[in-house]
Amino acid sequence: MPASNHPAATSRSPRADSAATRERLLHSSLRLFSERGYEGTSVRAITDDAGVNLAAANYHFGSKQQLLQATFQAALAPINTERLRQLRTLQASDSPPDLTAIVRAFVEPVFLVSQHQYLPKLLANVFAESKEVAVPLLESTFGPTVEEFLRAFARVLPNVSAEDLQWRVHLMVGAMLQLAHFDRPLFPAGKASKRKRATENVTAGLEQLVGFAVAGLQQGSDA
Amino acid sequence: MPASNHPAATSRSPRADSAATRERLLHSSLRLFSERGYEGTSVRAITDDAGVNLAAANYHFGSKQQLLQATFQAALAPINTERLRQLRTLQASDSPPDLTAIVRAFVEPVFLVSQHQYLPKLLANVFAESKEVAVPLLESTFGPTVEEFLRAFARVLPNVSAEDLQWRVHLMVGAMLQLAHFDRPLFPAGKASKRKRATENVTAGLEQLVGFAVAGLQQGSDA
DNA sequence: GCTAAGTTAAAACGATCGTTTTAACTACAG
DNA sequence: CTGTAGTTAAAACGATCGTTTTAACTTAGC
Repeated sequence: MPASNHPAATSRSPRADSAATRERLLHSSLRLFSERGYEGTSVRAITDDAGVNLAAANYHFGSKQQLLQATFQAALAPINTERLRQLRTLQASDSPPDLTAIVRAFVEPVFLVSQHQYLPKLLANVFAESKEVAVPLLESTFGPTVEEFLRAFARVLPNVSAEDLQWRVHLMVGAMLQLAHFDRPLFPAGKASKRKRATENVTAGLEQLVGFAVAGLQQGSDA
Repeated sequence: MPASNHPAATSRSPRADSAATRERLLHSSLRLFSERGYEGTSVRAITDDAGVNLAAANYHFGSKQQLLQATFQAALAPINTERLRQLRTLQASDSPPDLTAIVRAFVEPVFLVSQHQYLPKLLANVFAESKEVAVPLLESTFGPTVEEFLRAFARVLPNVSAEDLQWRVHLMVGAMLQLAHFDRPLFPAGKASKRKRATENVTAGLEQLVGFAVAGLQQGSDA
């Protein structure tokens, strides 16, 4: 793992350097946390990758834990923005939105918002953290968006109780995280032979995920 | 975290003590790996919990990595046995098994085989490990059973292509792991008020999981 | 009884961990 | 020019990590 190929960024002003240092740390944190998980990534690995001094991490973010939090929020914010933008576009349309379109608005930005190849695995890793760490992070950054989609689903699936719907969205998120972690089926094993281009694989997986989630959400309810 | 309440187990024979030490290590590893993950659990925490000497871990299992492997295999083996037993019981029946019954045979033993309250989270943690660690472990211990179920699903869903079926089982496993990690929906947040008895919650989640998975597997195919 | 093998105990190995401290350096305000 | 605040650099803090070493101890075979 070579040091990141950031621009040299030794500007004339310490004020300007500060912002650059923060960005470099966030960028390296996103990559390393997503590839090796939180416990598996050392602060030194991040600062080395970012090409900044070790102490900069604690200086700018306070602690490793807060660095994870900042990284997660910074990475997820544009995805949530895009999700809600798509959802509101659907709702603004004349015709009532169909279930598949809402599901797409929920899952596609996670995988398709560009330059965020790392977000899916970071999201999966955060979900895998201990509850004490994961739940507050998820509730603050992931929750409000999920809850808006819960309301949208409820409108399209009036025959499904609120409790059932919460369960189904919960399980849909699990399926989404599985795709985030493994971008193709693990079994039968040894199928790595048929290498497809990465983007092809992602879209193929997305189509599978959308179909699976839509079926699981409605479960034979009248559309 | 108190030391485990194993029996004193200072038997007369070192040969007998050896087997007891192995079991105590496996028991503590299962609990701690499932609660804190692999990187989050130190060998010392395991040996302290097991009430054995630190060196015993490396003496009996070679390394921390091999201890995880042994723990995972020891915990999953009885679950896989039970899964396959139920599957073969279904197949031995006169009537062709229905999809729901096969799904139940796949997911229920993970959550219901008693004294294994820790297995679901261990399974989820292993899935969350880096691919280099997780994939070989999963392929050896989880794969053969999954592949037998893949064949069973294919028989009941003849109109679904092999590739689609592999994807759907992949995503079903993701939903299962989500239930393993969080035994109730995370959203809307703050719903921890309605505390149900743990076993009630598990069965409720299992019913949700079965319904979700069945719908996702068949996706409107003729049963 | 003596030896060999298996197991446990205690201590230490070097490495790495997150964090803090201290000092140097920079640009800007007075 | 002087001093102050913001940022970076280098070094060190104590703690903990996985693993190994060494010695003590216990039973079985001869």
